[in-house]
Amino acid sequence: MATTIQDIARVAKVSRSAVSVSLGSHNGRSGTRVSESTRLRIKEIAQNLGYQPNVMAKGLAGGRTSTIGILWSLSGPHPSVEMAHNISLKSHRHGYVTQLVNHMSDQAVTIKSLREFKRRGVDGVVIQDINCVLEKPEIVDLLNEFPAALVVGSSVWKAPVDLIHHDRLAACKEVADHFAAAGRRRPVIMGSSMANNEKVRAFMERASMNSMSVGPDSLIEVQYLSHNQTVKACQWTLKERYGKDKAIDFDALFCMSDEGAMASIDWLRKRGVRVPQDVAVIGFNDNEIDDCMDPPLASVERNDDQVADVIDEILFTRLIHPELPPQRRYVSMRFVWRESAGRRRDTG
Amino acid sequence: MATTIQDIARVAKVSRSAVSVSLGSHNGRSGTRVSESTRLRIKEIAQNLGYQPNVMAKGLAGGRTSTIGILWSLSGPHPSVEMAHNISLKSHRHGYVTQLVNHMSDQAVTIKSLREFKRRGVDGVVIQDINCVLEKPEIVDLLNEFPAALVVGSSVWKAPVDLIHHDRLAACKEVADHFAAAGRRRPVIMGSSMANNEKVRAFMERASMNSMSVGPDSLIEVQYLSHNQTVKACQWTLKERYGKDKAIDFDALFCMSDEGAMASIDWLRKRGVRVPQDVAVIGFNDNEIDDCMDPPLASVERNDDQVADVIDEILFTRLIHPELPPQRRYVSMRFVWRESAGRRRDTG
DNA sequence: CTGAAAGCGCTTACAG
DNA sequence: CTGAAAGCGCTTACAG
Repeated sequence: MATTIQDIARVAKVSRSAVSVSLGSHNGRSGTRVSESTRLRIKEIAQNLGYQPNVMAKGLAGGRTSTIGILWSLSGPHPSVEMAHNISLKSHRHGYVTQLVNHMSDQAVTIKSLREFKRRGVDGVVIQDINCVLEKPEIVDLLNEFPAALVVGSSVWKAPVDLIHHDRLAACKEVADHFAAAGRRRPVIMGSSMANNEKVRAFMERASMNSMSVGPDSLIEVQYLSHNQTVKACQWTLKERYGKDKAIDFDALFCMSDEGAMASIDWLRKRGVRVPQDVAVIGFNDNEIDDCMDPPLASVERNDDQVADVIDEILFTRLIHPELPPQRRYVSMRFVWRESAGRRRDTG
Repeated sequence: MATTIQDIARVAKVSRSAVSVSLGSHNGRSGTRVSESTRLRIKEIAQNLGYQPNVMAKGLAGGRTSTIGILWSLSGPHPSVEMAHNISLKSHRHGYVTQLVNHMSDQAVTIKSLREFKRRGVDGVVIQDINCVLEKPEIVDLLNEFPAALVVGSSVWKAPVDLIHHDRLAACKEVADHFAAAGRRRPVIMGSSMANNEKVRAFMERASMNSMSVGPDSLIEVQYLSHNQTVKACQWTLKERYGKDKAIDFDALFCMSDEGAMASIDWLRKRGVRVPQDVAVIGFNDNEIDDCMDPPLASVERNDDQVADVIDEILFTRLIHPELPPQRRYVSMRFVWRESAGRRRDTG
């Protein structure tokens, strides 16, 4: 069927190993060398025959497979899926193929998946981690078995691994600071505390530092039903909490997604509550349509593109340079002001 | 390192082939058989040793790799990425891993990718096709080399392949019908005609049949800059066309994405044009936040979940039953009325 | 009913 | 500087 190394060897009248060495990227590593002239000749023949190596054979024999495994938590609104897709895209440019697995931030799933990646000859893995839940010795050891492994974490790992610290807490503090500057007194934060534990705490602490009134009631817990149900879940939650004409007891609302923010604004409007006059609202993820809302929706920009660029850089550098020391980078999310957040008092 | 078939053979005191046959799914196909009792014993030993087959070795030796290749056109707003992700999810439930490649509806890329899937031992491929651009003999032949191959097309292929006809034209006609019933006279359709050629034509034809006024000017062509730039591109296009106080010469607007529709509504509002009184607007993809808009945004529901279910069914049935005749299914998108589309005259 | 052998297409020690 | 050989972990004809 397809051209093999054998075919090329036959045509070039050399041994299969000569072909392997000439075409491989391991130039000059093995004891086997080939003269420059025959190597060129072999390369040309391979080209003419349309040779493409069999990936499974390569992997089985200990070579690389040009495969990247992505271990991500794919839940909630789109950004995580888009992020994974973004990594895929960049990998393709390097001639790599990706395999995406949803690890659900679960240790057992992660371990199982890493083992599977191993059996599939994956060269490099990119793994998302929220709040260091995956920093376990067993996982660290598994990661180190791959030619390249990169953690994209919401916090920093102690273990010596390549890591991008994708900080979301700084932005949460910015949001709290803004609410304070806008003269708000009783902020609430809305979302699933399971997934946003750290964000909730950072926001509350900062709000408290700013002398705003916060307590256990400042969290509006949303139980997500499933994907694409954010709007329903948020509106249902608000109705449960403020249904029987209970007064709206907050003047600032920080939602863990733009969809949730839009759903809340819609619900508030129908209750006759004005945004931002009565309640300032800020979402999360900085969806491109935030600007089209009335009022425009303030949000938190994730800087996912920047993270993807850094992933690209670290991962494919590591694949070539195993000797480099562990890499560390920092990318922060940032608060984006728009009208729904209300104006700062000091700027009028 | 990991347990191999060899290890199991040693413990069970049988040959490697006995182990292979006992654990493989090809039960009873090869000439090699094993007595029920030893097969059970072998299975138990494998279990205890935590045996997991090496996927590359399996593939290289002619076995299955539990891998699905997805060939999709990943452009524009999210739905295609989500669809691909959805297929991934379902595949995982069957113990399959997926590889996603963006074929950009391009023949050369498709051929190259299918060959690569072959070299990687992919078992099944799911491929998206818009308007039969990929129905070429070479591609059909390549598809047939896989144990399973499924086309998800906007139209029907003549070639005998498993196919899901995901119809978008019926919905476009529903939209045209609705505009007519709502008393609109001068509809326009907005988006990239490259990607939406068929939709534009179906809409125009139907509009014309309904005695609305349409012509070449009824298409507002949008050049997309890149991902997540739909809002900018749409608003820029509108400004170019209606910038110098040129009157809005349409009373109904059908956008190829909800984001585009929201951007347009925003732009129209700022021009003092009322939706739906002056202009009725309908989007595409039925985003969950459409309901939160003011007015709520009418749209076209893709029924992607249903498509994913059918993919799941056809693909994994085919993997088990190569003898079945080619499968055909039909899934249609559908128009979803909301206030932005304006009310029908006959219903008040 | 079972086992020894060949082979899938590569890579990489190891001899010449 | 080059080639013949072993081996990666499986599957599947083929003998017994």
